[in-house]
Amino acid sequence: MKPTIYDVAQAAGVSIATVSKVINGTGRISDKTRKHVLIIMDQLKYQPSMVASALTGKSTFTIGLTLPDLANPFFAEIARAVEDRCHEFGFNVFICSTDNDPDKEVKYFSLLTQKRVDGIIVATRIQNDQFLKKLIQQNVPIALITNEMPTLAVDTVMVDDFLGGYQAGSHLAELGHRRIAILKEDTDTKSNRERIHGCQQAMIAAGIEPDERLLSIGGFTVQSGKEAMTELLKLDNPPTAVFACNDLLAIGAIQAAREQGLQLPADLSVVGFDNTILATIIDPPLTTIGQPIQEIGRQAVELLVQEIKGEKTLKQRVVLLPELVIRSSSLAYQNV
Amino acid sequence: MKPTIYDVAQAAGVSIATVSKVINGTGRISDKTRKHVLIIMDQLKYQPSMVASALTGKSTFTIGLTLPDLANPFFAEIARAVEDRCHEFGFNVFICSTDNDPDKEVKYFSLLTQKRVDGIIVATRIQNDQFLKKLIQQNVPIALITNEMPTLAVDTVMVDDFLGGYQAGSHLAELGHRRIAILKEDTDTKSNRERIHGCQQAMIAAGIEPDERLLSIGGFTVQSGKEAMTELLKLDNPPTAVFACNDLLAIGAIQAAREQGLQLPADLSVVGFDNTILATIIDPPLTTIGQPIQEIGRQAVELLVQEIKGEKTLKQRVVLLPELVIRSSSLAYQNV
DNA sequence: ATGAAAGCGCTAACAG
DNA sequence: CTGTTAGCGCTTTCAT
Repeated sequence: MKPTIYDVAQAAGVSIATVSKVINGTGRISDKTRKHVLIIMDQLKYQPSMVASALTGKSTFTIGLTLPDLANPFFAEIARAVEDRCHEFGFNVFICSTDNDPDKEVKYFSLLTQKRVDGIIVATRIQNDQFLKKLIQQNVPIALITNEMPTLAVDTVMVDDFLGGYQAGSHLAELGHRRIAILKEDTDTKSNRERIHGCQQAMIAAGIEPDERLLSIGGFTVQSGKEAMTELLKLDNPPTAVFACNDLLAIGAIQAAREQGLQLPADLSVVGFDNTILATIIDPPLTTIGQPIQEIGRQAVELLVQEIKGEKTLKQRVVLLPELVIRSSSLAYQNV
Repeated sequence: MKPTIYDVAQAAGVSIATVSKVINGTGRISDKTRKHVLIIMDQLKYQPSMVASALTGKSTFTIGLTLPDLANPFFAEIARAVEDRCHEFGFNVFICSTDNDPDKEVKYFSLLTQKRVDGIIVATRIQNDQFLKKLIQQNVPIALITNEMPTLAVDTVMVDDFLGGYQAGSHLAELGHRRIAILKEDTDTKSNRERIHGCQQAMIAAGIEPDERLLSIGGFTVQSGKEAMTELLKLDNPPTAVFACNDLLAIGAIQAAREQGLQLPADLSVVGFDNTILATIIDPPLTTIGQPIQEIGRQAVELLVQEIKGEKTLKQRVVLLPELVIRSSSLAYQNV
């Protein structure tokens, strides 16, 4: 059996209270006893049980992170950023891929609360705000990533999707493109809508009338982007540029264009969103709207931890600004 | 406050023992009381505290997963596979990216044991088998992924790296290549050595003498692969094909070749290892040695869970076989 | 079939 | 400065 605090106390000839105090650095302990106890702990290779101390009312130093799919590079990078910051704070993170399946999400939420996590970072698309609301009412610290609950006071870190879309749209418009297609995601989230809206506003500002037929639905897979783009290229008057709401879709678009024998970026300019590692790997390297992934993760953790520690009562919404990252997949329109 | 078992007991007019029994389906409870208690639990939205029950000696239904870097697609996919299988078993997983930093690894291990995880899946390169040995001696269930501790009896799931390397080597040899470079990782792991050795054996079997100068060191980044390949291409007699020990390196090699103005795959054939999503995205699509990532994750979890539940005393080593996935980055040697 | 009571390992008053 | 003691929420004999 693992040694307990009793074993240490006995071996050190002190009470368990004393041991507890040296473990936590609380109370007043003479230097001599402290050192002695420390030595005994070391000898016994004693490791305080965090489950016991959690039961006593202290926190579990554990948070949950829900996201759609860890295998999606964007979320993997988010998770990594969250994990790193958590580790610095001494927290561990439970990873929860929900595939945006409401059932799975509920199951995970309930598991997390049963395990008494100190807080939850939600990077999944919120479907049942019902459940989330309950959590918030129960004072479970929550931080939202890339998500917005307009009706609820909850810490949130997001990027300005509208601006991102706008940057993409202006970039393409400035390159002289007039027929700009948009590949959107299949979930109707605010984030997705804003990106589209931003892009369209940029187009309008440039005197381009958004064409409904150039608005196509993809999803979160390369394949879906490919299919959507293939359809778009079949139009009588196909687009010369496309803005995809995420990098995966953009990559699908590139692959579709290639398959149709188009030269990239000469025949089709592509702009993505996220700036994941994929954007640097695809050929041509993808022009994309960069989300400050590290920063998103860090800030979410910081908000959450502050709330867990009770250092902060005010909730806040942090809006990070995206950045246009120009690579080679976008080029001036060549009116041959 | 969250309701406790006492609240339920009181509201239901029974003892906490009874409630506990209906929660766990243990003991003998009349159908009537059971139903009644169930209803009360529901009304109170009672959720048993797993930290309390863990303290009582039951397991925590939590495992730890250590890996080098969650942002690396290969490990992200592994993590996803592990998580999925765990979820089916009702386990949660603590994610631990160590960057192969021994300090971080030790810190994570100790945190995990303090939190009394039921077991640990180790997908990091093992550096201090010291610490791991201690864990195993303390009967902490451990499963190794893609790792081998020749001196220890521990559950392990791995792929046959030698065979993978061999497949890569024969593939290139069969395509007529004679000058085959190898890009290895910078950590001297058995896995890495085996891949190289396999490739070289295949070359020898094809009558090719491995050339030391064509063996170059990369790492786990695209950049390192690029740099290594750039050097290789500067040789008087540069390679016509390259086998990279992971997809990241292979991608770096492709990028380097492109930058030097080479046509791919005509001027250089590239074979990677892992078959991550990146292999499908790079242009040309990467011929690579496919690891059955899903299966690796599943089996590791299964071994671990069996051991946790005490359903199994015998340890085992599962060797999964890799598979050559031919895409477009490899082509017959054209002796111009 | 149900309940009383003794822990699990630790923290936090409260005494001394 | 150190020890005693009462829980934290739950499981598990052992009685009844």
